[in-house]
Amino acid sequence: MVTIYDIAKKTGFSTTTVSKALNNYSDVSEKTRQKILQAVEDMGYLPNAHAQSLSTKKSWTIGVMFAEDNEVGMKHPFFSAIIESFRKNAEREGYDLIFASRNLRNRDISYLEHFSYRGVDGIVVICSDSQDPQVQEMINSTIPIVVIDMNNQNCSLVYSDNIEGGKLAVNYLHSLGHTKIAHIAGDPSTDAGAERIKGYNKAMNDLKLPIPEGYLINGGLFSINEGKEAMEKLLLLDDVPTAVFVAGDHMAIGAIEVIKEKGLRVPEDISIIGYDDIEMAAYITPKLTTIKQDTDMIGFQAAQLLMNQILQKKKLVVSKKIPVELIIRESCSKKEN
Amino acid sequence: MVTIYDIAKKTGFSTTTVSKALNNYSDVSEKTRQKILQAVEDMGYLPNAHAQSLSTKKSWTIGVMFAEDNEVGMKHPFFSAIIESFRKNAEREGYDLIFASRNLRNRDISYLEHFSYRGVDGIVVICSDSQDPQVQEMINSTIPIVVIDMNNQNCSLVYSDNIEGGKLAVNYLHSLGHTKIAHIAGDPSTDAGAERIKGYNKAMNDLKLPIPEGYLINGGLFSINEGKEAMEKLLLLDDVPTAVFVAGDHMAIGAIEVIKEKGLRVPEDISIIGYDDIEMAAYITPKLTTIKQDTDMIGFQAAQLLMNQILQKKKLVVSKKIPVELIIRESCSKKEN
DNA sequence: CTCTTTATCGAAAGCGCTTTCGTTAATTGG
DNA sequence: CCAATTAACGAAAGCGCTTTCGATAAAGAG
Repeated sequence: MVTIYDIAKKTGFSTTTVSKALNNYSDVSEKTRQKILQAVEDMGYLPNAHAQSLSTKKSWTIGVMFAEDNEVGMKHPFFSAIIESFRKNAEREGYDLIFASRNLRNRDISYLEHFSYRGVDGIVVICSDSQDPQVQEMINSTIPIVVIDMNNQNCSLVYSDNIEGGKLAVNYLHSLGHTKIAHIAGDPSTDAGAERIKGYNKAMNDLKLPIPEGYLINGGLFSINEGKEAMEKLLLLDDVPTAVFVAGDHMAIGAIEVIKEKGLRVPEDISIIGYDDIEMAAYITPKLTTIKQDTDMIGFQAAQLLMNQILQKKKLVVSKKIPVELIIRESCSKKEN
Repeated sequence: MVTIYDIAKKTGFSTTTVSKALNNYSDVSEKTRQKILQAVEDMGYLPNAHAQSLSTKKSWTIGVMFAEDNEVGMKHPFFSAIIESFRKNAEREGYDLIFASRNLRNRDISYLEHFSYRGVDGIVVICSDSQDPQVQEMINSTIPIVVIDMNNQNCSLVYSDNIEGGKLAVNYLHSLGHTKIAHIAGDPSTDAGAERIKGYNKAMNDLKLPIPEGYLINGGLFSINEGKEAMEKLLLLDDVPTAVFVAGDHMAIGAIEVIKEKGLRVPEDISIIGYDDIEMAAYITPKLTTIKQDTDMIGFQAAQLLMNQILQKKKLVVSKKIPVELIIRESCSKKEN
């Protein structure tokens, strides 16, 4: 490994001057700077990130924490899309992402501890559970942080306009003539789930539509299987809804599966609208009508918010609410009477 | 930030002894070790990864490089599934993953340079293009490396048994009575594509089935759109195949789309078998019959191979061929009459 | 009781880099 | 021509930790 000491020796200058030349200090003449840069080139010198970070207290890394409750990790299409967007934007600013765990040399430590150990400049968390103590600990620390997919935390936040999304879904269904509209909700322990419920309730109210017993059903944590279970219950109702707004595409897919299994048709018998617009949505049958979350924008804004805090060297509490969009495909149709 | 110096002062020992106590050296008495650990607990001491790495030349990090040609990055379901599995296994051994880019403080550097700068202990690359110069550079470096999804490189490799997969697909189709079997291939510049073609050819040969002009068509880099384009060409043939083996699920989905658009049915008119078994495969209509790649095992073996090299402090050239599995769903049917 | 082991600890150097502060030489101003 | 700037550079300390090697004291051997 070639160090600044090596290139100092080669050029005849001190390590101080070499370091300064490399960091664009003004008190090094252009001539010597060129000489040094030439030597750097010739000898294939590369700085050592660890030494640099140790000295400057800045690591140019961002720690990322994923929801850990479910087993999917970065396999989740919605989360991975956001992270991919975040990564691109962070990279452009010169930051690398580091995925840490709770395992430090076989000792169990918290995420915050691990990130402190790594000396990250900031943290991004994508986590649905708004009560997660690990997340709270990080929010209360001094490390800049941005959390995605939560509302109402004492830190910088980026989230979709879930209330509006819920309204959008219900209003669209209503515009097709539906009045018996059910909602397979995301668990209210997740802010996303809770807000979509609010949107659903608000829209139903504004439309003066009744929400019969059983029409608002907790689908849990957004998995296909939970969507199935919820839909089965809905199908058992005396007055089966003609349309259902499902709080996540995966659950919607599950719902559609059971509807088909029961010999019913989507959308002819029951209209289904999902939420997220994951890749799969456009390719299942029928193609899923859904509320699209702008993952590119979410990742971008999250990166912005975090960079800002790092730059200003202090935690900022800023919220960005990202608009959602109704994507009309084939899983909803006019109510036949 | 509390350092070993702080806890040395508090306990009355030297930093040397503190460090030794923390690293389980034998020449520190049990009594003082306990005192020190107590102080560590009380003061909330955490080691500093940068200082540690600088001193020990070991960073407990693994660099990951993703195929960069396509825009999907970690959104790709197959790649992200592998990385997720790799991550879990690496974490268990105490390693963190770091995603680096080619941007170092706005200077364009190679992946190898970036990983050197970061001082990673090893590199994992998931990249289809077997000729990528960036990858070659890393393979030729001294850093332990494992590359996934390539054959025939001078380094440790983990890949699916693609030849066998190709045979499996063809033989299954043949067992259903099909003889006019086409192949929408992955680009031969990718080892995966090339090997699946080999498997297809071999199986067709063994079965003494002809491969008419146009039956072997290059689908490109595995995207849905490329699958569509390829299928359209197949449909233009004088003698349209009754079954097609598609080298990737995404392409297969595209193929199915165009078949439907043309008013034909899957599998009644044309049977389709895919490759990968991405999540979506089980939920499209018809549910996609496919060759499943064992992403969990691939990630696991890759981690093992890399850990071994790191442990032994030298590059090893070991290949792991991971078995694939035929997943029968609904997109293939018996050849009528 | 003297000599060798063994157990326990610390001084100091070093990892590669940054940054403060001082020094020297060259330049400017009057 | 002399004093005051300014330009260009380097010594040295420090970031937090590890590791070698030596020192001391206690224990064991004969």
